[in-house]
Amino acid sequence: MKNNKVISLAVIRRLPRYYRYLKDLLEKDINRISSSDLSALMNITASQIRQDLSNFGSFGQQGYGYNVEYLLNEIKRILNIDNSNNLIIIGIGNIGSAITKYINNQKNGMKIIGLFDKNKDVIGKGLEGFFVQDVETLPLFLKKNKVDMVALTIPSKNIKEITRLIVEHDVKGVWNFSSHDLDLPPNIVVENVNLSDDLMILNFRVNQIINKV
Amino acid sequence: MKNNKVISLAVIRRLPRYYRYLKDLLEKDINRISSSDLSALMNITASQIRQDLSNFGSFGQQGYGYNVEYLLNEIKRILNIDNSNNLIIIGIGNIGSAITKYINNQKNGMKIIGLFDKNKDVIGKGLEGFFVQDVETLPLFLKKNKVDMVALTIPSKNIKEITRLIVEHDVKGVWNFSSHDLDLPPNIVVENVNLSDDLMILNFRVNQIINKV
DNA sequence: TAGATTGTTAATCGATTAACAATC
DNA sequence: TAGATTGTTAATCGATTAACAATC
Repeated sequence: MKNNKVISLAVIRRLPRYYRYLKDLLEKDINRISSSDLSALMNITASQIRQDLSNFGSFGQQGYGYNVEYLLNEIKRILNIDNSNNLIIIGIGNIGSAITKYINNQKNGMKIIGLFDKNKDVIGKGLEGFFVQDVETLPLFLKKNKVDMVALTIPSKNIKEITRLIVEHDVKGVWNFSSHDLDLPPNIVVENVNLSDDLMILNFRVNQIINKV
Repeated sequence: MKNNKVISLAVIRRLPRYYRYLKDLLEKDINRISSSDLSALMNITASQIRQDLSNFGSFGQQGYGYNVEYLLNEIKRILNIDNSNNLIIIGIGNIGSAITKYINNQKNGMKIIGLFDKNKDVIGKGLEGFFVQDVETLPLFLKKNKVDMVALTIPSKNIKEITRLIVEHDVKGVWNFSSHDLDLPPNIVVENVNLSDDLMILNFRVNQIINKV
């Protein structure tokens, strides 16, 4: 393993896919796989698989391939699956409620520790064992609790104010569902889920297909 | 404009961002912008902006830059914003309901023409002016209606069956919220929104930050 | 042992950035 | 006109793929 090597984002984004396919294989009682067979399953090259994995260590054996359970456990360890960071969700509208339920039903180790909203009709509502708190109390909450990650499911107009709180209170990551880009310092990571953008991209690509015919 | 040039996916995925920033500028009554000023706003290089746009035409003027309204209209035309394809949503659970409401509230031209579910408790329910239909009736619906795109918000175990219907009935694009990869022919485009993967990626990157300190 | 397959180095490919002639 | 800025060609960078020695 190259120790101080920077892992490219392209590689990081493929890790959950490896995790999924290996979990599937294990469930099917397949306990051994070569990079070549895995490449056929995943529709990527065997070269890419071996390159990707070599960023984190040497998990295979010449002439044999990879032990599925062992490799899965290594991927789990790399992704820190069983010991995830905690998060709060800000904005308990359609999307906020849905992802709250989603996370709690998934049991992927992610731990919600608070729900917040601005709307008086929503504040106090119970959801998945939490009461939705007034976003006005968020600064105090952030002071009293270590919050690793924030899921942002709020309208664009409130972004600025919340962004400031995030930076001030040492939040490390943001799952951004709002359709605005966030302006955050480089020590805070952002994963964007921009449904509006995605729909436009899908629409564009569908039109490409239609026009080609 | 290079006419038969294949537009790379990287470029396509940036188009909605251009659209958003230009719309913002227009709303702020800024009617002129150079690639250099736009690059500062968007945190990308001016070179990239000019390269990206040159895939579709010549929209600027030397010594002046770009007319915001004109460029915005061109991007709208490229993305076909005002004349989007229609879609149905399969799986009206947490996520399915949320995106149904989301799409109808966004008014981005996307037109929902049907909602489907397997669950008897959900079938018949009213949502955004639609009644949720039994997924059993989907083959007939697909035969009678031209469905361009499908949003898939169903559990993984039902994927195979629905995938078959999609291929058979000439659907052109899939917005896949399930946490399984779809196996579709190359003339059907897929945009994946894998919340589970995204959370793992965010978690990994947050840990990188934490461990670096 | 012989065949299979890894991990890694080298080659290729594609995307981003830099440079600049053209021209408003 | 002089300065500004485009669109495009060339250079660079980074990611993917190919090749192969090492070895199980």
